[in-house]
Amino acid sequence: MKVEAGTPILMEGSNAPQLYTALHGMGIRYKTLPSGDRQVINFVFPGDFVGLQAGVMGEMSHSVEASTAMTLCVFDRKALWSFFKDKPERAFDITWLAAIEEHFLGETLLTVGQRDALSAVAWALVKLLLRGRSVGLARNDRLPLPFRQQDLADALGLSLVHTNKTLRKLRVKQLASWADGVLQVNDLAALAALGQAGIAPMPKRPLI
Amino acid sequence: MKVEAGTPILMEGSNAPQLYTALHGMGIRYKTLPSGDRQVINFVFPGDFVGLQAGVMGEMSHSVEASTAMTLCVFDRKALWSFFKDKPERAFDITWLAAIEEHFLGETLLTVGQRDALSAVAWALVKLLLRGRSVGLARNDRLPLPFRQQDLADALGLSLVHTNKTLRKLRVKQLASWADGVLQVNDLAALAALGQAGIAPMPKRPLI
DNA sequence: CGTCTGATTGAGGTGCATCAATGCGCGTGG
DNA sequence: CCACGCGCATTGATGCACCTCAATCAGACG
Repeated sequence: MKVEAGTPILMEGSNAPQLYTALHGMGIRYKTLPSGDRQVINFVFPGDFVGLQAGVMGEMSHSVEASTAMTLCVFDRKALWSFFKDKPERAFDITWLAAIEEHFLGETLLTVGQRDALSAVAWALVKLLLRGRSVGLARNDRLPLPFRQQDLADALGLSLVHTNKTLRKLRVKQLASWADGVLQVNDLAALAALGQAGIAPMPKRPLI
Repeated sequence: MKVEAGTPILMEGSNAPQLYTALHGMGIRYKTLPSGDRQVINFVFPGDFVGLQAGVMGEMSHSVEASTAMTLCVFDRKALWSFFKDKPERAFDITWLAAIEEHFLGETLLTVGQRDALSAVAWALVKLLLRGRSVGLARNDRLPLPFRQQDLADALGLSLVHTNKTLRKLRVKQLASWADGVLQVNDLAALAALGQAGIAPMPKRPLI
């Protein structure tokens, strides 16, 4: 399936009969409050599995939207159960993905709850670069990042204005710059130190 | 296995060969930053499965500590794989638990990132009560809650002082009070409205 | 009784939000 | 071809929600 930028792929609360694997393009997962505030949960990279919650719990707990044009591989929900019955290795992979996701969510929570704005943004850029590396999208610490500053702000619980000012600080410090949809990291070690982030390569994810 | 209050059960980064199901007592899951800041990920209730990450990924991404005396059912890590091979329903249950956990973490992230202090505390108390109800610990909206204000503060990314003042506001408003290890909710509907929280009963979790 | 942990409350400072305005690139229609 | 609108980035000014510091208090325990 192909969708263009801005297309909603899954909606919070919906009982989607389909699951997807992102093959090309990027997107965001997010939740919204009745008041309209939005929290970006994380960013969807190529290879990511999307919709596990609907597959297991019968209902999505967050929405997914394409930030660029995307091509997706579509699964039927019933396929999930057949994995558990007939392909225990595949089932294990899926659980492993869920555990990875939980791990990352915990780190994000730590960031939003405890780090100040400068640390948080630094941490996020480090993670995005590492994630990009792990799927081969980064060349020379240069990574296409087709999101808006508002998306990053909503991911970190910051205002758009403050996120912008914080990015400028990182640019002035020559640590990293993000403009025109491309992130350029100049000093990964210093950036990681500022964000108290590890720089170990991310584990390879199984492709479902 | 029995442990007393304050005992660390699993440590972040450790490669624990054992998994647990909490039978009695309560605890907290948390992560810490090199700087010493702590983020409480969530609270462990009776029936909760603990250590899935170590079982699947080989390493815990957060620590678990007993807040009261606890009795735990101990599993060997190898048992996990045998579930996937021989008991697909059990394996599915485990994945389902992981999905539930992910769902809840997402809600927490939404809270920490977007809600203000009053909403956040109200939301947390609602969730704790519902969780308590679902395991039969709540009588008349009265629930034993053997944690410190510091724990709640660290869960919501607030300071201890501000958490205390926020709890006082809820007490003054006659919505809920938490003292001497017991939470008393007086007006669940109003509390949930303040916290923009749903009050649907939580789904029953499979006991592993 | 001292000591220790946890709750409570007041005072003062700040990191971040909010408000507001400008600029810039791009598509669209006159 | 230019005027206009629109989405997004940028920047300055102002205010407040929350943090930090500091003191007091109550109960538990040796």
